[in-house]
Amino acid sequence: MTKNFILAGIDFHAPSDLVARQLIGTVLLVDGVGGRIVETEAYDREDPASHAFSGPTERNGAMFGDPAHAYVYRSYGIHWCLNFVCRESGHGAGVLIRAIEPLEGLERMRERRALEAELLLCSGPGKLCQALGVSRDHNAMALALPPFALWAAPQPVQVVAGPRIGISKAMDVPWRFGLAGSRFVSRPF
DNA sequence: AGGAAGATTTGCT
DNA sequence: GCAAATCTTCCTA
Repeated sequence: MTKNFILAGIDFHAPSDLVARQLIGTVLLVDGVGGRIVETEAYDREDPASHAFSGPTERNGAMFGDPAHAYVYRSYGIHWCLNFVCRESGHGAGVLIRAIEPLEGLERMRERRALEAELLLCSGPGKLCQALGVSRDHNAMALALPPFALWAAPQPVQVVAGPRIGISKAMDVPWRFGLAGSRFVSRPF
């Protein structure tokens, strides 16, 4: 029996920009804490802005592993950032989870985020990792297994796209996706 | 061995 | 709007 990389109705073998777009509206929980994904960014192997661009290293190894697994890396020595691995095993592609609309475990999020206002609990890749308790321990873990849970979008959503944030290369590629009209994104589209 | 850069966040001017 | 905080990874010598 072959491994199944379809999760929440999304085929993680697909190119990262497709997966990033389809992830908008899905519900992500980590140990019961999480909410609706409202902002993502796609990164791919042939993408100068991607960690995978220069090939596998110790840091990005998970990106070259199986799809539908997590890739967690340290950002600016301070924050953790969570990605979902895409494409076939060994390709080196992923989707950065940039913002979540908090739905479950608000109390634990507030504890971890120092009682931050609800709108700001998960409005950024580093913030949502802090709120959901994601760290190095989650790197390379399967998204289909606990503590992760990913549910299909409860209802159809309208997705908007734009250039990615915080990068210095390929700044014209519109691989940032968001839930139209959401106030929980890290920055307006 | 050393240094520069980094898919960020926060607070202050 | 700008710069600091903070540290790991990766590249160069």
